[in-house]
Amino acid sequence: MQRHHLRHTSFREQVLLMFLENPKIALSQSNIESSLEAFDRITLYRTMKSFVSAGVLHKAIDGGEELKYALCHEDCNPSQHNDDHPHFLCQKCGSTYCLDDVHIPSFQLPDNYKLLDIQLAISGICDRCNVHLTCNL
Amino acid sequence: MQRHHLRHTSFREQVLLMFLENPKIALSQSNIESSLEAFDRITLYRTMKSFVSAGVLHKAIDGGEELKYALCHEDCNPSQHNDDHPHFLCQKCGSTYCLDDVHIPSFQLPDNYKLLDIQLAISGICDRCNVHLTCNL
DNA sequence: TTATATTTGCAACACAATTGCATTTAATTG
DNA sequence: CAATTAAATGCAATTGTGTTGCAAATATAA
Ligand SMILES: [Mn+2]
Ligand SMILES: [Mn+2]
Ligand SMILES: [Zn+2]
Ligand SMILES: [Zn+2]
Repeated sequence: MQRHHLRHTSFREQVLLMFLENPKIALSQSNIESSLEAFDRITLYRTMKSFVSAGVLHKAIDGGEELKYALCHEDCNPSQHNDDHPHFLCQKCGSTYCLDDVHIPSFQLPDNYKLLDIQLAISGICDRCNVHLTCNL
Repeated sequence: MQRHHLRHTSFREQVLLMFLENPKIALSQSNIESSLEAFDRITLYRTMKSFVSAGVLHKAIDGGEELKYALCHEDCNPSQHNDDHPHFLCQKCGSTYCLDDVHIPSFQLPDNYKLLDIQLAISGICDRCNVHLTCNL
């Protein structure tokens, strides 16, 4: 599992399992803390940092208050991340989804601007919440 | 100037003038502090907060470390902001630009996802830095 | 099993964000 | 213009997150 040059520990396994259960859902550090029975704030902090630099997790900027993390693609490694997909924050339930399949369209920058990186944060209502809403009406 | 239900004070005027000098450039709180001869950190903090909630400034998420602020459109008000344009962070000079004129192309979300808001953070090399680079080569 | 390097847990620190409150100031009114 | 009122300011204090140091515990390698 973590032949990303990371040692296997039970703590890291617990954390990683939370992400593997819902591969396309991003979790914040406080999300993770809520699901752990016992945890050390600093160890979790360093775990996330290790995972990100190892290419296991990537930071998911969703435009919300707190930073979230999500599973990387298979081909991510310590030297290069490859997670340039949009992230979707649901304003109802607060969940953040990795939209791997949504292609970021190209667009025209002003003259002499050179594009190197894009971060697309979308917010709205997710499919799950949308179904609930339409059922209640 | 601030008939956004904000009182006119010399401090607020100083801050607002910095934004009016370069209407399309976003400034961080530390940027502003550098340009003020004397300031109170907390007052500046509250000034920014007032400006944002009054519809004078909007937060410009550029993917960089620090939060920046930029002038709102004319039609922004306390109840609704209307600043859904991309922001461009130059990796050379660190400047952040509001790309008012760049149209965000529409794209297809997964089924049952309802889009309410988009934040597009672009980074690269700005026109100013690009000109310098090409001159030196 | 032993040796070595990494990880963990706890304390401590740095720093930005936030609040309380008395004082000052701006706008309003007579 | 003077008095009144509500908002803004400045300073102290608090909170909370991010971060580091270090000794003890643990995972991997030999
Ligand atoms: Mn993602
Ligand atoms: Mn802007
Ligand atoms: Zn939802
Ligand atoms: Zn530049």
